[in-house]
Amino acid sequence: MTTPVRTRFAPSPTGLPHVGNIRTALFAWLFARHHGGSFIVRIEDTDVARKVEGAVDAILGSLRWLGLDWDEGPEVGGKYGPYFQSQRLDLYHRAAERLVRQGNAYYCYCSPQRLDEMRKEQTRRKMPPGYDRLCRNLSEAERRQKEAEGITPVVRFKTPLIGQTRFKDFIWGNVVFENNLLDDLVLLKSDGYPTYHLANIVDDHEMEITHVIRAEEWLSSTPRHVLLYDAMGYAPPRFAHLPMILGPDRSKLSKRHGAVSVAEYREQGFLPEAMLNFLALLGWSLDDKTELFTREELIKSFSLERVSKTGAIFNIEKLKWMNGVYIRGLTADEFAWRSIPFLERDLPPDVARPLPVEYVREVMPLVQERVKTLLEVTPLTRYFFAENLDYDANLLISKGMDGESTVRALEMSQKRLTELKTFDAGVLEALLRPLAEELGLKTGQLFGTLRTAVTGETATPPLFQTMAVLGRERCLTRIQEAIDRLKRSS
RNA sequence: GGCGCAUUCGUCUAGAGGCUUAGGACACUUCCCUCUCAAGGAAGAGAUCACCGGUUCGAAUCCGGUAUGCGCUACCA
Repeated sequence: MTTPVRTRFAPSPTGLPHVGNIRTALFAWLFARHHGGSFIVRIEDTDVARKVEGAVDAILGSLRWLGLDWDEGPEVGGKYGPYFQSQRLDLYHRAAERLVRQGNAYYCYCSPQRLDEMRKEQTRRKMPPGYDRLCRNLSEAERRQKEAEGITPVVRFKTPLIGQTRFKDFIWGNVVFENNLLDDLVLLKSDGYPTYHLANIVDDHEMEITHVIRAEEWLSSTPRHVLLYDAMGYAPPRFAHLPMILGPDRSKLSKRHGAVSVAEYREQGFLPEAMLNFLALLGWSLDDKTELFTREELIKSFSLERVSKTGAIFNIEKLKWMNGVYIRGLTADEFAWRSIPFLERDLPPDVARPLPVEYVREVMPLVQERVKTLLEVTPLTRYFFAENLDYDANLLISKGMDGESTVRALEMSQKRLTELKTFDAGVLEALLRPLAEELGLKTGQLFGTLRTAVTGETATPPLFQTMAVLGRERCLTRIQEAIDRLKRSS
């Protein structure tokens, strides 16, 4: 009987969730779901100074947007709660006290200033920086003396001076560290909050986390955690350190690389399913060809064994391509539905809101295969909504034509269009193709002129469909405007 | 400075000693389709598998060294 898998995502609420954090969450979630286990969200709010208002909501919102549901954590509770570390302070205090009692930890009265100077001196002398263990062997009398001075101590771990600490990582294999390279880390800060190290091992044990899946930057501190588990008499969980996500310059992805929070990608019109798929491929792959996965396929095929060790650069171009693939895969209704918020937000203010839904549904199929993000929908469909077009009259004149012949073509088109009984794409094509020949023009010449007249753009969806959706009245008005524009400019 | 880890087309990656004249995808180029733009189809260019040695009949794959890069080295996570 194997114990059920329990993984956790333990973000600290210090800002908007970064794609790297969310990728970590995704892998932990995938692993749990793949094994039919539980996925837990735990908020590591032990740094009062860096805490950012609203960050928890932003994190939860991003998880929800991607469909990363959690079995235990904020808002849903669970039997291992509370899931905010700031509400579990007693637990950490008890653990710290116990370690002190057992002789595995001690009170340290060194001031931040002393520590700072010590480190500066160490780096100046090219020595490895680390706590010099001044307080490690304080006598009872010395301790009382410091207490009497009113110094609030921190609790430090008494790291073994000799020996090695080893652990097995799912991704990195056997990892060995020399204990004498580790200094005596702080467990409990003087403000009463635990450090990450303490809180993390206490909670992972209390919450019965079986697999700690986190970013590579934690690899170096894992031996400390293993030592802490030992001192507490806990069996350590299994570890998996994920490769990092890099910026184009190969350094850890950060704000200076541009958009990094998933909320920004959402704003920019990326679909959650595309984001999920793309993120999954950053550091993981199934084989040498499959790269489009549904959420279910991801759950089914995910495994830690196939996670790579090397950091991956976040390639936005590929994300865009993938987003385009997902957009094209949407039903027309879904696409329209998802585009509406962007149209409502970005269309010029003089366009009446709310937008007529039926009309939007006619317009959207025309651009569905032409956009890579929902953000691109508005600029490509502006002329379907805005009354006035703004373009250079010269754009009306096709190659091999002049102002005069263009006006003639426009006037002829106008006349024929007026006579039309119905106004759909088929009828328009049947009318316009022969008309080009009649005017002695290539279809491209006539269609180009009409396209500009009717949309103000030189690149649009197919002309006949575009005109059909625009409707006869609007087309005729715009053709008239084009003629006026040409006459004015000549 | 110390410790750790990594290094396959510009990018994401496949590859776990012979199947590899190193495969796929994005981006790029050309062509086809075509009323423009896309989408789609086809083709192409692009990697002496960081470098140097070694093991082996045979190495991108194993070993050692070098270089480069990254991470950690806080009363931050």
